[in-house]
Amino acid sequence: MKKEDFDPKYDFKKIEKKWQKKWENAKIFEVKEEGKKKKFYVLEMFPYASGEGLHIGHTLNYTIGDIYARFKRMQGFSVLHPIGYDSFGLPAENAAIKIGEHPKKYTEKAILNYEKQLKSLGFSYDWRRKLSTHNKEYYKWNQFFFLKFLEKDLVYKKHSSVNWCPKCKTVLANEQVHNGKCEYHEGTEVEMKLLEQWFIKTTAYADELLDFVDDLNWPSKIKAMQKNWIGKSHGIDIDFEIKGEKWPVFTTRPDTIYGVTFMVISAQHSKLKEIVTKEQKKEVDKFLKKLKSVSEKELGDLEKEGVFTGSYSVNPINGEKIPVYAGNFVLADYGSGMVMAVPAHDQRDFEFAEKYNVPIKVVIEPKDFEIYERNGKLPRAYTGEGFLVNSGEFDGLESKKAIEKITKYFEKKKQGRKTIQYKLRDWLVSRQRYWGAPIPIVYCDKCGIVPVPEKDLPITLPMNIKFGKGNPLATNKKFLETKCPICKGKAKRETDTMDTFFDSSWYFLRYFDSKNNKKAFDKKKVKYWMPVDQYIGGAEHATMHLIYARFFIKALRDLGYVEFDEPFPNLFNQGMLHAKDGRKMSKSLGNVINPLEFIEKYSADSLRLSLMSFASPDSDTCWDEKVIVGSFKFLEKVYRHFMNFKSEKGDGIIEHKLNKTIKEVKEDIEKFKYNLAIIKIRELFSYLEEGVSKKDAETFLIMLHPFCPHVTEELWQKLGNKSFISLQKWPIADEKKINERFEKQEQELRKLIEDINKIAKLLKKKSKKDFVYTLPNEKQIYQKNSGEIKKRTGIDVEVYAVNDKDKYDPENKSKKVKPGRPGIYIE
RNA sequence: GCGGAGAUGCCGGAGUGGUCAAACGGGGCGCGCUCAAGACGCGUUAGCUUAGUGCUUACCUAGGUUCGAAUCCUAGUCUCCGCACCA
Repeated sequence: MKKEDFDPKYDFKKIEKKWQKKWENAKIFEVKEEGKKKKFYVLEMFPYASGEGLHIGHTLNYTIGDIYARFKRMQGFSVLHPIGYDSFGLPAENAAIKIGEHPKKYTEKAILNYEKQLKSLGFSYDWRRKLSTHNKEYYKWNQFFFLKFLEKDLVYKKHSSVNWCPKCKTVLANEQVHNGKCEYHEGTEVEMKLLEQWFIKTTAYADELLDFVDDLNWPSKIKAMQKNWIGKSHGIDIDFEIKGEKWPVFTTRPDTIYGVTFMVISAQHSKLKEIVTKEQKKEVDKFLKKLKSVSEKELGDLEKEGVFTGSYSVNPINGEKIPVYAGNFVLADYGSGMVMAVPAHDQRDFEFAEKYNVPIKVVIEPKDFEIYERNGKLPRAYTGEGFLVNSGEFDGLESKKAIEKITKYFEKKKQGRKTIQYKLRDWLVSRQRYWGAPIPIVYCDKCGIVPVPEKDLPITLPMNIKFGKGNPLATNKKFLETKCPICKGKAKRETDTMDTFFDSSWYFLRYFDSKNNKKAFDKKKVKYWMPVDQYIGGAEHATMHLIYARFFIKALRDLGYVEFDEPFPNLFNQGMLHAKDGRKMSKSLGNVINPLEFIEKYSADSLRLSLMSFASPDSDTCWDEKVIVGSFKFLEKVYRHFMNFKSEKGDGIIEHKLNKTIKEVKEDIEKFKYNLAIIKIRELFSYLEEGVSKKDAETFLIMLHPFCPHVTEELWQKLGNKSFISLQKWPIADEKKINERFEKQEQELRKLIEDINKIAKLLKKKSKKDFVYTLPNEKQIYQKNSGEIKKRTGIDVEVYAVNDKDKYDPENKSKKVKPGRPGIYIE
């Protein structure tokens, strides 16, 4: 056997490559289902395969996960820690349009790049299980599940509006719309267009999705966001009559019904045309044409605009005739897409009424203050509670009470129904794009909408396509033209592809079986590994991905594919790492940090350690190169120490410190307080430097290992170990050896040194020697530490007990002695 | 607009009723090592005061609860984040 050469210099490049290779060759991170060990599934949200490569946010995310995975593995769990790529999506398509590169090529290049980068960080993945969602072996199962959902009545088609660029002749994502203009054609206003699109009935599970939130061990802010997203509210549907037809309108404030002075129907409402009168058609069309994209983000600063439809409605409570407007601030998908507007008591309605000179009628007045200005005008809507006025028989009622009474009134007259409304909308999965999983549907003139039979899956994306004129699938004859599975006649394929959130809603199940071409996954394996024991990712997924995935699992459960309710019972959110200037890192600001650069310069271990040292992993922080320099210096110091390591016998303080650290580090890691764990490990090291046994030194390395896996493997081997430190047992604290007395002594010593330094400074002359007078039972401790005292004060020291007869004490300072606080005399 | 999070010393950040002038890291300053610099080691880093003491002012602002508040409550200011076709 060849003896290993150990470089006295910390040559991290060599070390890191060496261990990455050894881990790979020994397959130590590959796991399978087995009975002996308890399983533990650590999962980080998989990356979107962008051409930009791994950024620092990914690095942070995956480092947090890897530390946890390594920690759990050392605790004796069978840890599944997989990685894959979310590889369908818009950016690949943009690249195709901008630089003419095929999305597949672009994506696969990106994946190769990611893989190299991930490996250079030393993550302990089971690489055999990797997956990419753009592979047909993967998206075949997307199509399969889509069909299953269709069978279960969880899929339907409906008209919905999209952003349309008349120059591109294509649908634009919200992101591609800038100030209402197309990102490719600056002078072109984006229009709204109604298209028939595929929806998934996520609302069928609204209640369950909401109820289960409480049981999840998730950050409370994410739970709050989910609850708000689902947005259950109690209210009433009130029937308003327009053109002889009943229009139910949802409101949570029936108490303001007498204050309704107009109605607003969403400009995107599919039945808007039915309301518009001949006289107003031109006006309405003009308005619709200039309507901009309506993402809810912009809804806030959107100028509220509308146009009279020509129709009137009747207020069912008092028979008043009220005008109906079409407006840009009403959501078509929420409630019935129409609102009763009460300008006196809703700010949006108020702004609209002021702008279009619609009357404002106050029907709620608070008891203890005046809502009007001196001139009798209402400065803004009053949205609080109060007492009803101008409300007929309900006058004087308190608003809460009035809600009850008026609801009852309508129910009795059969003009209204108590309802529960969710903000959660059904999931629009249609995308008019190429780079996604084709929706497995065929349109036949005779048979109508026909699902593709399972045996014909996957419907593969054609590779030979042209970009530039709308969705390339729609212009690709080979793809488009097909036979009807039923009548075998001519038919056309659906050209919409699936939202990439469909891909990411079940990828965590595919890892168990990523090569299985008979099934999406093996039910037994799912049963073994699921649920994910620890999910880790950014808060940007608080709602969408995490709602869709939760929905997906519930739907799969009811289809009999899985047997659990929630995929991610435990979730951790990492914070955002901002650039040094405190702003978000972005290419356009030029403040992006490339992790590879720092791996090159300071090592992957230093980068990992520094990322965890900035702050608690869940808080937002700013990047600063100084931190990684500090981490690097620490590792250098550790490396040097172990290169010259000699085993020595440790004392009680070391035992105490070691066991206390073991105990606290475990707790800190479990709570993801990695920053605190690192502080304690670093502190422990300063004790080790004074000499410890080999075993204690090894324990230190084991605790440092999850953070800095490469250098700890190297030093572990240097100490003469043949096995991997990656597979060592996590130490267990011996609580009996933890003795807080040592901690107190430590503090007292520090205080003494501080005092000596303080006095020495006050003396304003060079001190020659100091004399320390202690209680008799403390003398030994201070005597033992006299070397330390000298080192840290720079002055020779002599320790006496107060009762020593021959002590030198010219100023009688020994009378100042207190327990834990010796007297001091300096000359 | 709706919803969420946060504000701590020169900086980054721990701390969430007393043990707090507040961990740890960075920076500054001083000292040691050295021919010298870097590296390294040690000390120090709110103010006044004092041979190691005592006092004052301090954890966004203003009130409040309490014997006691960085920590709990109320109001306000500011910052950041999410909002459904980016993923």
